[in-house]
Amino acid sequence: MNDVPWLSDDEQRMWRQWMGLNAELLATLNRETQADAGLSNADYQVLVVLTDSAEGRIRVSELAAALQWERSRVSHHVARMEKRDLVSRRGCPDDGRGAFVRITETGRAAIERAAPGHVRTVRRLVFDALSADEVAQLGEIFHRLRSRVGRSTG
Amino acid sequence: MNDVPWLSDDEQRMWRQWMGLNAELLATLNRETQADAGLSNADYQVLVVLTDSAEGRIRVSELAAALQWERSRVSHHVARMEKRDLVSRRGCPDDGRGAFVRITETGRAAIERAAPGHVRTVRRLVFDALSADEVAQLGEIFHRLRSRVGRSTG
DNA sequence: CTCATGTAGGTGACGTGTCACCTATATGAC
DNA sequence: GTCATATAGGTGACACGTCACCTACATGAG
Repeated sequence: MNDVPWLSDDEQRMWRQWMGLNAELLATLNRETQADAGLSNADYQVLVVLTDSAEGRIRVSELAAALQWERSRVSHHVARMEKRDLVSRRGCPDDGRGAFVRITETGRAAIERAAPGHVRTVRRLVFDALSADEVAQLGEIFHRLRSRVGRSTG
Repeated sequence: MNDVPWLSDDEQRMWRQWMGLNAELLATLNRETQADAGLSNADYQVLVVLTDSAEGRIRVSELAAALQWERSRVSHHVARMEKRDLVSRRGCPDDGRGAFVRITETGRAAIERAAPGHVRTVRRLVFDALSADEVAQLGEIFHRLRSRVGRSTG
């Protein structure tokens, strides 16, 4: 447990910039979709998966897998979204334990209202400041790091 | 609001890898300090700032500035940490409105228990997989992006 | 001194995320 | 069929973060 090589100044600076950027980026995007359509980041992600799914519906487990969320998180969040009429839940005829989540008209309207601003902001804050080479390189690096994190835990 | 240029496939892949990596990295680090010393990421960050401060104490506003947190967040979090005896609060003699947050012996013990594992994990998951060039480049990119985000909101 | 205004910090309500745990159904061995 | 076990999903408690709002003290103008 002892004698851990500490981070160098460069590493520490980079790490702090990274974590700070994450927090600011997420907060900015959250405020944006919240203001545009009353959607949180989590709401937005759920609705994106649903609009990409056949017939706007998906099994809870598949939703969890698509978002890389715990199932209990999906349960809680879908319950909250259901109260706001953004999605609806229905049992699955093929599997008595299963459940489908379906996007409602309200949900569809909300994401259509939120998406343009969201995309524009991501473009403005991130991609407008990066060259194509940098985008490719970052994609490769994030993929590389992600496989390490995944291997280490779950 | 219409005619927003959508993200290319490369951009979208990179963006998803990025956001996914962030979430997994934070969750992993959180579980680690939680298991090692019963500390959340937020606890850890607060204690790092406190140990770096003269006499292990700092004004609430300075703590907020150092962490880039809202002051109300600091208030809430310090209150929770105070209950667990990780920090203590004292009034500021020079400014009747002010308050100091001080690290306790318990808090110092906790971060000393958490730090080695935390640093080792950051090194293993991130820096061991990056060349020095990549670290420098990422530092520059994150800095560049962060200044855009900061300019756009606050 | 007195009053207007700004600043430090705290509070309550509420949405979010995790953990531990629960119920109900499915499924394969026998 | 019956039982053990696995799986789908949900629930409650609690920590975290944000927003709107509040109180108390500081400070400069007059």
